[in-house]
Amino acid sequence: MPPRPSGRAGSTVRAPPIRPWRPAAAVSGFHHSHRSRSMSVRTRFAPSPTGFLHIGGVRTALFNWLLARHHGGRFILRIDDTDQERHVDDAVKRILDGFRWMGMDWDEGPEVGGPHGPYYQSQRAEHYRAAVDKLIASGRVYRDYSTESERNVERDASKREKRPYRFRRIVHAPDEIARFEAEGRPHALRFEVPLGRTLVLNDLIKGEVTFSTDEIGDFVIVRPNGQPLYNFASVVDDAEMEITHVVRAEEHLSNTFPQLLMFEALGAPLPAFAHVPYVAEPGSREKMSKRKTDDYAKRGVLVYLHQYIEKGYLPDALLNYLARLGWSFDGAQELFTRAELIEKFTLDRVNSSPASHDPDKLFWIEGEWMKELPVEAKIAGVVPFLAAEGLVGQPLGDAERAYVEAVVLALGDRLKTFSDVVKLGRFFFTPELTFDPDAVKKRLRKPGVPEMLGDLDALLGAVEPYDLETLEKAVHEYAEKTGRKMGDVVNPLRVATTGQAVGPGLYDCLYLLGREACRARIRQTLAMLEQTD
RNA sequence: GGCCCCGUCGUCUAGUGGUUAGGACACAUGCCUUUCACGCAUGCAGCACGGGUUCGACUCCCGUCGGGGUCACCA
Repeated sequence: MPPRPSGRAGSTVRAPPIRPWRPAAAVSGFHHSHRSRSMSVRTRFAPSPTGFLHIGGVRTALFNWLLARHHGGRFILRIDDTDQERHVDDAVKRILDGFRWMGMDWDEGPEVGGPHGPYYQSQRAEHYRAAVDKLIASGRVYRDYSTESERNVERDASKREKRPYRFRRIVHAPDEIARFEAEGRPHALRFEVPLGRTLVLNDLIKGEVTFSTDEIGDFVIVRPNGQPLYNFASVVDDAEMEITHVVRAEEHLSNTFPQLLMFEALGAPLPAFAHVPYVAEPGSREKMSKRKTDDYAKRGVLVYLHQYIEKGYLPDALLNYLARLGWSFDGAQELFTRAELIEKFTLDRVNSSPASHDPDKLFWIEGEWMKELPVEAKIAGVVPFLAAEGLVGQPLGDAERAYVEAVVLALGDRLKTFSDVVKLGRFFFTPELTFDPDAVKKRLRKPGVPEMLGDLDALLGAVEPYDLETLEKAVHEYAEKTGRKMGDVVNPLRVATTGQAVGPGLYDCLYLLGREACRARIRQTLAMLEQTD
C-alpha cells in the first residue's frame, strides 16, 4: 500500500474500486455514489474519426466489448468528433466496418441509436450547454479573457525555468470585466481547480493512484467559439450515457483527475476507471507510433486493422491475439474462442505494464485458427484474393469452385492467411510458370536433369489411370529403375511443374494440374533451361 | 524540468517472502517426410541495477537507470 497522504490541508476524493459483481463500499471523503452499484455494466469506446483504427485502439475497444459482454451489459460506441466535423462520414464508416469485421457489436451508437443519443459529440451541443450552465451555477467555471500572447508569456517562462505550466485564474475588477464584455472580447470557459486536495483513484488496472489538485491548472472546457473540449465533453457524455466503466488508453490516466473534479461538480456518479497500457513496437518497449507506419511496413509489421483485413486474417484469430496482448487467463492458455473470451475476461487479469506487438505470435494464432476453419469457409475466404488477381472468374462456376476446393485441400495447413493462396497456389490457376530462381539453380541445373524430365514427360503421358495412386507408383518405379534417389526425381519434377521449391505434395500437384498441363509445363521448363543455360 | 504510470527469457505471460522461476511464440537441433507446412521430441534463453527490511527476496521499501504519459483554447 502506498503511504496515505496525511496531515495536509484539503479533503480526499476517492473513487472506490468497483468490481461489478461485488460493489465496494463507499469510501470516506467522496459523497457520490458509484455508478455500478445498482446498474448493469455499460462500457464505451469513443474514437475520434481521424484516420484508421490501429491495433492498440482495437484492443482497447475489445477490452470494453469483452467487459460488457462478460457481464451481460451494454457496449456503446460514441464518436468523439468535437474537433472536426468535416468529412467524418467516411472515417466513421471505416471504423464501423472494422468493428463489424471483428464481430464486436455495439448496443448503442451510430446506426443503431439508443436511449442516450445522439452518439456523435458534434451533435450534442445542447447537452454541453446544459452542463456548462450547471457548472457555472456551481461556481466552478469562470470566463477567461486571457489572450494567446498573454498565456504564451507565462508558458515560455515556465519552460525556461523548467517548471510545469499551470494556468490560474486571473481575477479582474468588475469594471474591467464590463469593459471586456462591452468590447466583445472573446472568452473561454475554464474550470477553477480547487487547490490543496488529494485525489485518489482506484484504477482497476493500475491500482491506487494519488494525485494532488495542486498539479492541475485551471483547464478550458469550452473554447471562445463555443466548441467544448474533450476533457469536458467526454465527462458529460460518460455521465449522461451512464457509463459504469471507463476503459481507455493509459495516456488518459493524468486526464482522469480533472475529470474526477468535473464529475463531482456535475453531481454525477463516478464510473470505475481502467487504464490500459500502450502497445509497444515489436521486440521493444517503445511505444508504437503512427508516424513510423512506413518503417513498420518495410519490416513487414502491420499496425492498422485494415491491413490485417486486407491480408486475409481471420477475425477470430486477431481477436484471440489482441485479447492475449496484455491479458492472460491462467498463464497457460493461449487459444480462446470468442465465447471463452467473453466467459473468462476480467479486468483484474489485464497487465499493468506495456505489451509489445508480436507479429510472429499473431501469425501462429492465425495458423491455429485457420486449421480449425471448415473448408467451405476457407473457400469463401480465398476466392476474393484469387479473383482480385484474375485467377478465377467471378462469379465462380461449379467446376471452378470444385477446383478451388481441391487446391485449398491440397494446400492444407500451409494456408495461414487467405492471401497466402496467391503466394502458394498461383501456379494452380495459370499456365504461366513463375520460376523461383533459387529452386531452378538447386534442382534443375544439374547434370542429367533435362534427360530425366524428358523421361518423366513420357511417363506422365503413359500413366493410366492418371490418379494419385498410380502417379506415385509410377514415379517410385522410375526412381528405382534408374537408380535415383526419390528426392532427385521428385524435387526437379516439382520445380518443373510448379516453378516452386515448396508447396503441396507432388502427386497432389500433378493430379490437380492434369496430365496435359503437367507435360506442357515440363516442356516449357525444358525450353527455359535451354534458352538461359 | 514537476507530477503520474510501468520494468520476469528476444516477445506474450504465470508468479503476491521459501519454486530446480512454469507455459507459449520465435530461434536451434533431431524425428516424421519427395519439398514446405503440420505433428512429435530436445535445447537455448529471464527476475534492469544499487541499497535496505527479513532467517530468507522476482515478490515489500528507497534510490538509480530505462520506457511511457501529462503539464494545449488536440483527442
